[in-house]
Amino acid sequence: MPELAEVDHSRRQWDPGLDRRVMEIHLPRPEVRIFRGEDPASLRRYLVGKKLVGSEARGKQMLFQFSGGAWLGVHLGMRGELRHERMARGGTFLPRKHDYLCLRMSGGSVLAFEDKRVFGRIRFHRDQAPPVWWTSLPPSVHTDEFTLRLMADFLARRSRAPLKAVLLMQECFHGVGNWMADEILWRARLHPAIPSGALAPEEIATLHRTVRWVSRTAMRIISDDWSYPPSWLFLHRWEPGGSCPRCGADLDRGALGGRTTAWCPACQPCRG
DNA sequence: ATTCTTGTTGCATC
DNA sequence: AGATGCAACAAGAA
Repeated sequence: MPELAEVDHSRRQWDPGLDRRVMEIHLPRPEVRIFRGEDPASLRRYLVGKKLVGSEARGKQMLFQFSGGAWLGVHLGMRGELRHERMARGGTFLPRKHDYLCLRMSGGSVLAFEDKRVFGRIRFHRDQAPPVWWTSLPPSVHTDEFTLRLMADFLARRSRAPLKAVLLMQECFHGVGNWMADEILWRARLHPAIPSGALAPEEIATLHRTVRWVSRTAMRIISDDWSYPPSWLFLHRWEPGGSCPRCGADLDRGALGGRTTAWCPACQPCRG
């Protein structure tokens, strides 16, 4: 689930903890690879007593800021999600099977990080300034800094790689994941296997416009009521024998860029 | 039992 | 040197 818009949705799930203090930290399995490269014990040492003062999402990355110069980086991997729960009346909280980090906050709420597939990542940083891995992230695809020029230059550098593989590269298409990439290519009427260097200038412009439209519209729909209209390709792409919501043709499926890819053979003609 | 998976990384190869 | 492709990572779901 977690691509750009869902990541920002997850981030907001911890909003009830804003301006609250960390009272206690549960780390049910500190050895799990979520914490690779970190020392979970120091996380507990430095975070308890601090106040959650802000959060931000960029692409699929999130950063939570705590008082006193403490930062928590969260990546949801394949199946991660953030959750907020009220403590039960007796002041108890039962973590779910795949909860790996739970912050009990003042005011009686719990902020939980759950990850059924353990591909996510928690990072901890202690300094007045945010961590370098965060400040050096590229702009998310839904922002104005994701310019046509930036995208066109990147396509030129990856000219022999198929469009689908290139759309998954976070160093340019920051926040795009597997279903968004398929959705974008389908709406731009571009076959996923077209080499990135084979696009005409007007096709590059169309692709850029479509990336922005899909990412911005997904952000709006998810922050609203999560109701994607049936005209969206990704609602149909996993059904066996799914058909194109635009022309009704049977969708094609295959592996591209190492990932399952769905496209409409009629709307996205093969070439290159 | 087998195969699939909405992500990233490290390594081999081109 | 830089670009590209792919296996590997874990564990649940179908």
